[in-house]
Amino acid sequence: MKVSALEEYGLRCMLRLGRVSEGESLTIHEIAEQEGLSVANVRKLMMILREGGLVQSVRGRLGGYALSEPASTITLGRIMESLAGRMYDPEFCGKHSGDVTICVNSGACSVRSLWGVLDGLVGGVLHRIRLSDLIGDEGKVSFSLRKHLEATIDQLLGQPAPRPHSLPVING
Amino acid sequence: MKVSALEEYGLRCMLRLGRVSEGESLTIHEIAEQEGLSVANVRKLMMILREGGLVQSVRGRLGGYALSEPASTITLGRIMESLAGRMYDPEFCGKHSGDVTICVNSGACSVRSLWGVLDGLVGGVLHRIRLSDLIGDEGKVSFSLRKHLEATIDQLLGQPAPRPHSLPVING
DNA sequence: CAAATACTTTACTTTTTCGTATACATTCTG
DNA sequence: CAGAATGTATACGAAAAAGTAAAGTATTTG
Repeated sequence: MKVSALEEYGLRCMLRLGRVSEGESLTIHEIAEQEGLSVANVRKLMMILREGGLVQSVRGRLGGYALSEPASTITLGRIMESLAGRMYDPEFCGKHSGDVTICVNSGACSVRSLWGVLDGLVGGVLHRIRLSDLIGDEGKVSFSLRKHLEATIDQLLGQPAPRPHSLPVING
Repeated sequence: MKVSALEEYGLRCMLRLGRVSEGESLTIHEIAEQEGLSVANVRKLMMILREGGLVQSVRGRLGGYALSEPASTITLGRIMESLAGRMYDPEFCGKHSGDVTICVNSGACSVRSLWGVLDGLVGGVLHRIRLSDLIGDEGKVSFSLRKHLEATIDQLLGQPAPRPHSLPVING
């Protein structure tokens, strides 16, 4: 449950592209220099982002990369899933249960339900943060994150699930 | 940001130990068989958990492993940190910024503040879930998780608004 | 058309993580 | 004490992730 290099650098590349004016683009070399990464590494990152439909490329003399949509419609959830997939692969149990075919915890797999909750929590936050929310100074970003966090929590707790008491105070 | 094998299996071993009566213990072979893991692998997992102070061992003929505390006082946060460390290592910027010494985003590192929020969110949840909360059938577990989720969110949103200069100037 | 520039694709090397094997130390049983 | 069962510690090999390198394709410019 660590942030991988792909996620860290891939997101930063997206931010670089989000900071240029609409219609503008950046070359691999420009991104690499700005982020202090190797050209070869940025090349690989951009390929992954392109396969995820997040960026568009133009070849040739005046080529480069640009976001495939405005930064205000791209969520961090989409970016992170392109770069690293979901936090918890539902097939994990089947694949990693050792030499038994079915999950040894199949009856009551508390662990799986835990991962599910965490995945939903993180995913809920990430899918509500737009790339444009991360472009700006750090103070404003935190404020924006806070707003989205509230929205996420609102939805998670607002579901008609077994709840012992009423909603918590949101604007504490 | 994926769940690692160490986390998955280590947590399951802890659950096995949490299910036996107080004063009882399990051998490496017993845990391995119950979880469908190799004996060698469980051996390693238990060593890590032991270094983290989460389990106690007894050597010799009637030896085995047991929780070092009641399952009701051990939080998942402690378990996960022992097994894999924090989600986002604060030194990440310094170590992985490529060939530049200081973080290229030092001025306004939105990315770091994002990881900080996610880390706090996940950590907040994990530190409020006790090992005993995961012992039982899946329905009850979800209910328990939900309660802790509410508590976490309550605290996160109850904090005063983020200060604009709350994060140290990095590297730095 | 030819050269320069930039993206595309594939393969390779390095590093880290994961899993296993082996030799050793400790403790109980008889 | 001898032997068997158990944890301890270290080292080794396989697998995955991360990063690099090189040859190929497309487009613009002169």
